[in-house]
Amino acid sequence: MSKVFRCNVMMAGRKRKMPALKGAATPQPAEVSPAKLNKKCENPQSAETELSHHFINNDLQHRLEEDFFKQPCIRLAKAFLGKVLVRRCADGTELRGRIVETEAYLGGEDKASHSAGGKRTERTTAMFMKPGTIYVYPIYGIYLCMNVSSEGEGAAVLLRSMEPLQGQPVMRQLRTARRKEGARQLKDKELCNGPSKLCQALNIPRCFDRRDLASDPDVWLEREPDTNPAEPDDIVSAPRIGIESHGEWAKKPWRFYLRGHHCVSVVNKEAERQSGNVMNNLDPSDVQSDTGQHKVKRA
DNA sequence: GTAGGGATGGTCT
DNA sequence: GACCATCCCTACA
Repeated sequence: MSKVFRCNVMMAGRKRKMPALKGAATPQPAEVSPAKLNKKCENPQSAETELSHHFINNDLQHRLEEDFFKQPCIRLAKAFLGKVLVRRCADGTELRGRIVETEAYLGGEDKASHSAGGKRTERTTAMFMKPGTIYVYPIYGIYLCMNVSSEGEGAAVLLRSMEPLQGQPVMRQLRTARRKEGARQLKDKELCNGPSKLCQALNIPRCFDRRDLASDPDVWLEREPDTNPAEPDDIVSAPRIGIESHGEWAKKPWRFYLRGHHCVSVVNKEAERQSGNVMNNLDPSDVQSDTGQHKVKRA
């Protein structure tokens, strides 16, 4: 039994006795206040004015626009690898990270997806919105995960891990806010190596749900200049994490990460061993169209 | 470094 | 009331 699955099983029906983590209720980093960084959520209109000033002055020539997001889910999940996610905080601070790990959730027949069977609820609405829409949802009570909708009804890509490129000190403060006092300092590679860590480090709040990554002034995606897209051989396809209870769907190799990258949250040696990593040599659109019965034999 | 144990509260049935 | 796309800490090798 995997650790994650075990944890989920144990959590069911358990009494909660432990006091809230230090700082969880009122996170107050020593030098950067998340409240200040995220001012826009509290007072959208005044913050908008302030932000638009920065936005206009920014060099956005590398920003990825809505065409980029108009791809089938699996193809988009791979296309995200190597791209740079930028978060501009309310005080103008820019945080940057290179995406190194994603997961594709196809909706429809994909039982592991929140939007499985076309299930559209208040929470999953963003998954059905136009490609490039941000879907932020709370998980395990205290964490958030960030997805981006793709082509396909209810399909979205979960952003799992990132390599910090700019603003590491701020990210560290944001991440440290809810950790135990006196805990060792986080290494750079530990700042964003998990979906909720990524949200914490980039100060992505719940209210970013349903925003458009192609046009939002506070968060966007960039292509690094002079950088080629990841080669198929550089991308590892592995089963998604934390969905073991979904049977066959948990085995679909729809988690993608950059081979050998130190910021990947969970390395799957078995998947990496698979010579050629068959899934990587497919036209992803073929995979996308065959969510029910996968035609490709995995080694 | 890795494995094991435990906590959180929103969402859905 | 059960589940959950996670994370952190501790103990041990």
